[in-house]
Amino acid sequence: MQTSPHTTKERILTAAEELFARHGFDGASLRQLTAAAGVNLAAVNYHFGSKDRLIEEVFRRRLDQLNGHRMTALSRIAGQPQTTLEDVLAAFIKPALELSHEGSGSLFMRVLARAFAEHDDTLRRFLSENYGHVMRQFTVEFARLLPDLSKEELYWRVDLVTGALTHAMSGFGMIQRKSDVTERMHREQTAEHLIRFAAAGLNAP
Amino acid sequence: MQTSPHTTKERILTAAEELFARHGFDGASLRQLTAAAGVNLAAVNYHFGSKDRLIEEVFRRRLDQLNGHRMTALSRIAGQPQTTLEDVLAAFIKPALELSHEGSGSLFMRVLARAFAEHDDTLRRFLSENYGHVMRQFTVEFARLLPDLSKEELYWRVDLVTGALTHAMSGFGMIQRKSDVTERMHREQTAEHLIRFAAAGLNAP
DNA sequence: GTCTATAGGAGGATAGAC
DNA sequence: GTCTATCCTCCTATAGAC
Repeated sequence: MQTSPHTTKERILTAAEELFARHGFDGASLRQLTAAAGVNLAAVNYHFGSKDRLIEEVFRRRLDQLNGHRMTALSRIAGQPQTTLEDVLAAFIKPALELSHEGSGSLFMRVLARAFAEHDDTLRRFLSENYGHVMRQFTVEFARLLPDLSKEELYWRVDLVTGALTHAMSGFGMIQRKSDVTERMHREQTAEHLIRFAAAGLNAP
Repeated sequence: MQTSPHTTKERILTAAEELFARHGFDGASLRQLTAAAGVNLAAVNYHFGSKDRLIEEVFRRRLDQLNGHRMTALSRIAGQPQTTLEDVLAAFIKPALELSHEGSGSLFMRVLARAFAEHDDTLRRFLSENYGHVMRQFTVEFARLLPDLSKEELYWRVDLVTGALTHAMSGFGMIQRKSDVTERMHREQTAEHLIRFAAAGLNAP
């Protein structure tokens, strides 16, 4: 796998991420995208085979990292008696928040929000097959900490939490950081907001 | 305004709603759309002027009705001392749920979820100018019932509730109705789920 | 009001030179 | 690996007959 940020492949992926976030998968053309990356039009088909495979690689690059961090964080707390609901939510949310505040990854959550809205079967199958196990592992842990919820109730609430977080982190309603607050503090505060809200929702009577 | 469901305009709007929900605003072409409506290709430009104006009319048709119902429900309870958070949430959620279970409007919430993901400035300005007052009225009432929340906290939580509901009602995670449950009962149960979750989230410590 | 036909351009993909 | 040139399909929009 290529990881240097200077290869043609990486340049295409970065430009594609931004343009898919701003204009959607259909709305961003290979012509715009290759122009923004400073590479030739034919490079996409040479390196990725097709636009659809490029879209998959845009997800893979970020989700491998994001879900890796999530699983690492979860594995440190899963099954332990002193683990709280807030701990599990933090393991899920904080890696995404770190990603969405990195310069190079700040637009990815918007791409992810678009993918949810798309309802595209091919894309959903790709995401489910490659990253479905992450949601399942988190759900197992939520179930352990919320033993009074029926399976149906739990799925409902996890889904609502997912919706709230995707919406929030896609930057739609993200409250702007004030100039007297550091980037790191702002991220901490945002995480606290999201975790408090999600924990209360999951714990509803 | 045309309200008969048999006019060319209405046939186009209904077909457009379904195709925009399934394939997105860019993904659905005027050719697909007019073929599905059983009208001529040129009819869209004759009746609406352009594809963009058609998109606006798709929103207007449903949002006028949806937000009318919401405002009516809110006006019955706003400012009254016995009104609960759950009452206000019901006024917001139930009209949307009724719409999303009507045969003809079941796909509109997916169109709305796409609009959120789009981040398109023109579309967002259109929605804000025409329907922004609804969100503001509801927020006033939430503020009255949650006097301990700072303005910032309140906006955060209302935004998270919006995200959760849009996600849920766009049918992404909508739990299927079982055959021994009537449509009406299922809608009531869904509303209870959403309201309980949202009230708990808004009320978080 | 509704049709056919077409303009005029953008799209993804590829062949073949370098 | 990278380029140019091009194929062919699809798009929105409109002109003009009925």
